[in-house]
Amino acid sequence: MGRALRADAERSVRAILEAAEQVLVDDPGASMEQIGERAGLTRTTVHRRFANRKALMDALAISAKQQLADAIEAGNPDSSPPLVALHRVTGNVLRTKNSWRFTLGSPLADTSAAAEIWDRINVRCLDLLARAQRDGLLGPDTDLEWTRQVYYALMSEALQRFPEDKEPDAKTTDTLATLVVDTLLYGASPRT
Amino acid sequence: MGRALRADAERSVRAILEAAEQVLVDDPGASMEQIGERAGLTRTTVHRRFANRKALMDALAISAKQQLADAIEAGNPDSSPPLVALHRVTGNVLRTKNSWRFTLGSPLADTSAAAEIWDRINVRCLDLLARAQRDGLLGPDTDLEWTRQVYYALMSEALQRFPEDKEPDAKTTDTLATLVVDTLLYGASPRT
DNA sequence: AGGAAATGTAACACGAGTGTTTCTCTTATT
DNA sequence: AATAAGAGAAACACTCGTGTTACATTTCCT
Repeated sequence: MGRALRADAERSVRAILEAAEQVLVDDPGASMEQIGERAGLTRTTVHRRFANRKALMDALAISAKQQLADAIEAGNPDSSPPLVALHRVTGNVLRTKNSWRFTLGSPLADTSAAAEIWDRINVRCLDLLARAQRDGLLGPDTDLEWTRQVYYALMSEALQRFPEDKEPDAKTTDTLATLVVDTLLYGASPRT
Repeated sequence: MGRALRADAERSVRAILEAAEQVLVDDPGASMEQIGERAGLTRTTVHRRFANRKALMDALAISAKQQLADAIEAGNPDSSPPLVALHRVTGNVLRTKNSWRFTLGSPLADTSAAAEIWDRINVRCLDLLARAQRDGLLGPDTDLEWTRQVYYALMSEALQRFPEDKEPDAKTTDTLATLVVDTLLYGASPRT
């Protein structure tokens, strides 16, 4: 493995990753040149940091999924009551997914490189749901795999209700997290 | 407008549309040549029927969305009890979406050409949900737009549980339709 | 059977993106 | 201040897909 990167190179790497997200979310077929331009760099430099497009995609996937994993950990998913954890984790995930809509949302950015991180995330999520089930929050016969799938889908849908341009405020995030958790648990039927 | 197509040309058009779906679902970036090959035709012929890639995508979108609209109509969404209609429509939609996973599922196939059909579908869906709400199946304060969004998302997720290769049997479809409707209405909480 | 339409084959020009190289200049690191 | 690493500029070759054309052959339609 090569030695450590110099500070400016490190900055370039981050700039490229963020630029890639911003450009690709609008045009999934955008070129390396467009990405470099957005990052304030030349295409040559982009290629210096990432040998080819696939390498860039892999790095994007790993970076974003790691941030997602961190956001989940920050919600203390297994050291607080399931319902509380569910709300907190949902809020954190919504924020992260909103910042990385392309990388975390588009199948085009789903490289196998980040599979291990993704697996860990899935396990964490299933643990939390299992704990919720033990607390009677979920039905004893509920299919947890299906519930997890639905949970992910609900968060993706909720993203469409975020403001496209600016960063969402805490209230918006909280309202949407509540909507997601409520829908996941109780669906659309009348609350008794 | 040009005169009617000859029978063999008509067959080619259908073959190309079906081939496009089959090829693009595996590789969204597939070339016109690959599509033609799958259809048993030459690239030249593909270009004769569809001037450019966009024209093909538009035709794909219109064709598939029309089939979706027909499948929904076939479920009599407004002449039977909401719960029954919801089940029937869900089953029909699942079948159609399964046959047109790329065209109906990928944002890449979302051209503006089929916007009118899509609008009609959305209205039909909202009508059905509103009728369900009047019957007390949905809470009186439920956000119907959100419910529709969730309904679509649930069906997309359920698709992942269809057999990838072969056509699903009636029982599988029915089981999944039930899962979707149950989840939409009641979520994951214990049934009382 | 005759004419029109459709398809196949084989080219061609074109553009766009990729990946690489070389050289010069700038910046970080110690 | 010296040295090594990084970035910019300007090429180059290469691939791949697209869209078009011309001509020969096959297929449908009446």
